[in-house]
Amino acid sequence: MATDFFADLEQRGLIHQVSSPELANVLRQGRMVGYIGFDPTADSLHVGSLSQLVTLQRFQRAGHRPIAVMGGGTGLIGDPSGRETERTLLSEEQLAVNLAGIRRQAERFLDFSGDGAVLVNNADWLCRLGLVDFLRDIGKHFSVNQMIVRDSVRMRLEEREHGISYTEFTYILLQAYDFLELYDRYGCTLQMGGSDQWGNILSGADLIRRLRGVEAYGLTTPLVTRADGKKFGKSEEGNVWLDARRTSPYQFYQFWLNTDDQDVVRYLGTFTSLTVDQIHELGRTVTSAPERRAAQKVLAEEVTRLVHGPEALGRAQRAADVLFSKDADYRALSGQELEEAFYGAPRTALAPENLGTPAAGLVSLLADVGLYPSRGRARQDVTAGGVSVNNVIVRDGNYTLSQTDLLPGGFVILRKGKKHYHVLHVAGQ
RNA sequence: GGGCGUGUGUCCGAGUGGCCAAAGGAGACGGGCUGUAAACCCGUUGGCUUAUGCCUACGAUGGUUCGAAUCCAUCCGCGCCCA
Repeated sequence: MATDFFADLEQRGLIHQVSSPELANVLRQGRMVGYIGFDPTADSLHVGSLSQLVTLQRFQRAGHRPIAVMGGGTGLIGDPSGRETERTLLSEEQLAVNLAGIRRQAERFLDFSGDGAVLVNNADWLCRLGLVDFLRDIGKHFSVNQMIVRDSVRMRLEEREHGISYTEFTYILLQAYDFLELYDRYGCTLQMGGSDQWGNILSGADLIRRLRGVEAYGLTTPLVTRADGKKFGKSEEGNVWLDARRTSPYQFYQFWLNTDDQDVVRYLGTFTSLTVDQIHELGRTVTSAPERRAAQKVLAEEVTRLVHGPEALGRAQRAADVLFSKDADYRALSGQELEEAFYGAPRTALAPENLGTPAAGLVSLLADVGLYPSRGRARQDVTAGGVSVNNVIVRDGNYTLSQTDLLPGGFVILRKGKKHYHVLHVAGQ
C-alpha cells in the first residue's frame, strides 16, 4: 500500500523544512533512495531518535528505499550542532558495541530483505579517506566564510570558554561527504533528519550538485518538543531507551501513557501509523473525556508494540492494570511481571535467614535501603500511613518482614508515598 | 595595604545573652482531592534503639559568662569603598 510519503508527512505536521518544493513531485514519480544518520553515542537509541526511525519506516512503506547510516566514522568526531561544549570522543571498541546494539533495534523498524532497507556504517568509507585527497577533492568546495556563519559553529566561536576544535569544525564536511558517497553507492538523493541537521543536510546536497551535477534533496522534521518546555524523552529515571535492558517495556509503556494532554495528538502523528482521521477522532476524546486518556492509551499501546512487540505490551498493560487498580493485589502478578514493572526501581537483596528477625524490621530496612535518610523520618511516615509493603499500608512501627510477605519470585515491594519504590529480593525463592 | 560590612539548617532569610534545633519563605517528603495530570488544601522537615532523654549544629579557633547563634580576640571566606 504505497502512500504518498510527502503528503502523509505534511498532514501529520512532520515537515519542517524542504530544500526544494520539487521534492514532493519527485517522491511521487518513483522509488527514491533516502537516508537518515544516527549517532552511535550509546549501545541503544532512545526515544529522541525514535521519530527518525519511524520516518525511515514511513519512507519504506511508501515504496522508497531507506538507508540508515550509523555514524561510526562521524561518531569518532562528534557533531557540534546543538552542543555547547566539545564532545568527548568515543573509543573504537565502544563504538563497535554501540553499532551492534543500534543495528538490532533498526531491524525492528525496517525490512532489510532483498533490495529493501540498507544499514551502513560511515566508518567504512570515512576511515579510508586520505587527508590530502579529501582536502583536494572535497574541502575545496566548502567556503570557510560560509561555515563560520552557521549557527552551530558561530555559537561556539563566540563563546570563548568552549570554543570549537578543528576536528569538530570539519564535521560538516564529513557529513556532506556521506551524502555524496551514498549517492555514488546507492543513488541516494534525499537526506532527512531533525531540524538541527538542516545545515549539514544542505551542505551534502550542494556537494552532490556540484560534483555530480545531480539534484539532491533535503527534508527536516520538527524537533519533538513538550508543551511544558521540558526536554522530550526523559522520565524521572532518566533517558527513555528503546533497549528493554535499559528501560523495561513496562516503564516504556508508562512513559507514553503519561504524555501531557497538550502533546498527545502531536505524538500520535509523529510516532504511530494511525491515520490522520483516527488521530483527529482521538483528539476529540482528549477534550470531551480527558480523564479516560484514550489517546494516551492508544499512543502507549502503539509505540510499545512497535518497539517491544505484542507480548511485552501485554505484560506491561497487565502490570499497569494491576498496579493502578484500587487495592491492587500484587500477588496476582507473576514473577516476570513484577520484575518488569519494578525494573527501574532500586533493588536490594535480602538474605532469607533475616526474615522474621530484627534485621528485617520495616523501619530499619526503609532507612538502610535508602528510601529514607534516617530511621526517624521513616518511622514518622510509617506511623502516618505513608508506607506500604506490597501495596498494603503498614502503620506498625515495629513491623518485621517475614516469609508471608514474599511475592512470586521472592520479591517484596516497599513503597513510600505514591511513587517511590524499592524492591527487596530474597534470593532462592 | 587602609576602611566598612558580611558569613545561620538543602537553599533564601529572621534572630543581638537564657523561653533557640533556631521565625518566615522556597524546596523536599507524607496525606487529601484528582485523570497514574495540573492547581489547590493539610501535615512533616538535624541525628539517635521515639526519648519530660542524649548528641550534633548558627564560617574556624580560643575567651568572657551560671548560660553564647547572639559579647570579646585572632584567623579564614565573601562583598563594597579608599589607595
